Amino acid sequence: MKPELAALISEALEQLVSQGVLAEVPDTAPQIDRPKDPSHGDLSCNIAMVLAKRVGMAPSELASQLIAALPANELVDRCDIAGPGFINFFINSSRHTEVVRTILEAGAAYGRSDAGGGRRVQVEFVSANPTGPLHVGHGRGAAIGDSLGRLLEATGWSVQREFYYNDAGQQINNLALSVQARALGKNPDHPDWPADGYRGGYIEDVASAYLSGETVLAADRKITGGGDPKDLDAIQDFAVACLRREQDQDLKAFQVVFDEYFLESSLYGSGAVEKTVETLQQAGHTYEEQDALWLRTTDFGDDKDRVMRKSEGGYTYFVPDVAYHHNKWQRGYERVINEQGADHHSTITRVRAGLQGLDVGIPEGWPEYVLHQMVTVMREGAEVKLSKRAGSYVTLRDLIDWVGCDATRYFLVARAPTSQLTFDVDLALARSNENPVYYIQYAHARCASVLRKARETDPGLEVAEGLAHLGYLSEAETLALAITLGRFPEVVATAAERLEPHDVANYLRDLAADFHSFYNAHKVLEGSPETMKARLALVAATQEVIASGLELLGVSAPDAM
RNA sequence: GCGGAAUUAGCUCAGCUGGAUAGAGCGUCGGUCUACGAAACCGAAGGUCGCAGGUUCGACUCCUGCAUUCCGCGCCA
Repeated sequence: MKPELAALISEALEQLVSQGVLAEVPDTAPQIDRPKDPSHGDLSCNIAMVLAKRVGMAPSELASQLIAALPANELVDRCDIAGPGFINFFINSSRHTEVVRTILEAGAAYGRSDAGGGRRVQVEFVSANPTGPLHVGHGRGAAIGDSLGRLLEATGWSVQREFYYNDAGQQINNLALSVQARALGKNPDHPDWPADGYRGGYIEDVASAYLSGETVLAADRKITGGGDPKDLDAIQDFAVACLRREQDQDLKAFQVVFDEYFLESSLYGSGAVEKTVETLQQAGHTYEEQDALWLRTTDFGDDKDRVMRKSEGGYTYFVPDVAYHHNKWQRGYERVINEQGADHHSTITRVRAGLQGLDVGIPEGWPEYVLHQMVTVMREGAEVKLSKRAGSYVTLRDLIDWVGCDATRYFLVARAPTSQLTFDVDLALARSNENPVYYIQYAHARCASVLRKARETDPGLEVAEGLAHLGYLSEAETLALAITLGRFPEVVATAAERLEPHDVANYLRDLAADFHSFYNAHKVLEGSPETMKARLALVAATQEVIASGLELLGVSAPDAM
């Protein structure tokens, strides 16, 4: 509807040029907005105010000339000039209800587009170290990242979901040492407990599983506990497998599926890390100082240079990070989106700097990042800080156990990633208006219920019959619902462009509210057969859109609750 | 100290990349079921959009300071 109106306005502008009112057609495309206040029409345009000064006319004068020059059309019922010079357009109400036809014909495809043109995009998210269970922050990353993937798929991108497994380096070493200490019967308060050891209760579970020779199946391999507390390598392999299995189970319970788990260790095995260092050296961006090898990241916007190879010989974490992202580039991902916790934001500059330093034609802003802020968990009015199992943090599993997958996903994705999130467990459990998950799902269940009821009395019912009677949809609540249904494609497109899945959550809240209002104001299964059929079609369309929207968030759309 | 994010109703948050009288839910107050599902609806009260400047026809939105909160700031990952 917007492009259609914009085209009409452009024509009017050309008309004014040919009449000599305007000297030339402005280079800026007319901007069309949806006013908040219904009395301001369905769509409005600010072009008269934007051009007024340049043209030397009063905005209202220009606006009325524009309206006069508007070509004949069936879209606009009437238009007003209001406020400082807005042109408000009232759209023919039949255009609003036509969306029902569009939706029922398109089905699940309604709202989707091919804006991405099938281009490939990789979304990397979660990427937790296999040193403990996933915590709520990982949960937020999982909810946002997966939803981003769904949004990009819905807008025509070919999406690959990737999890980077940090299975090399110091943290894994600490994990092995911690498990070993437990296997030797020490607890975290023991004087010989490793300095940076992991203290959570899960370490003890891993240790006893190792000692008893348990076999775990993680990803593509099977590994059995060796039982020897002195064999650190065996302990490490076993511990990583255990924690990876646990994370896999959590992700499965969270309905998140990855296409690829990329192992950091493979970058060492393939020589990619060495190669990265060589490339950076050859490109002349490195220097040696105090026995260490440095990368001049300040050449690429960093505030200080970074060490690549430590004086004692090992590489810092950021070298494999650069190697990893180079690998992504080599795999042909011209677009990569990394979803991470905001506490890692300082790595962005470093990774991009390293990639620039490789001098292989990677664009400056590559890869893109979506950072989410911290999550705190509230329960019974108090902040929850400890998980029985993990010790120092609340796990994703805790949330799923407390409130279920749907509510957890919804709450973690419904807020802008940039804002800190307070996860209120009691709210997520509430079965009322105050809980948006149930509010939206309830709207869906109501749609299903009405349609069920209609089919009970008329088993041969075809909702499409209502399409012949859309003219019967005329009341304020009914039109408001239809208008909101019509916004869905824009919402999906914008949310995908801006990488903000919470737009979809907000939209669904609005849509559910409009549906509940309609439902309370007008009986669907009463009145003339034409009205009833038309309303049933509207209900079916609403059900379709709610289901599609929830799907984008990874939340289920139940027919009954 | 440096960098990032945030600051909007009593609470939790939106605010469509600069538009008109800043919106929801909860909470408070008052209404609506012999029921197409009340897990719902309708109405009322509630705001100097952290503070001060600037940019312009117009600023919650952009710019500059300041304040406060959170997160980073290692030859850890």
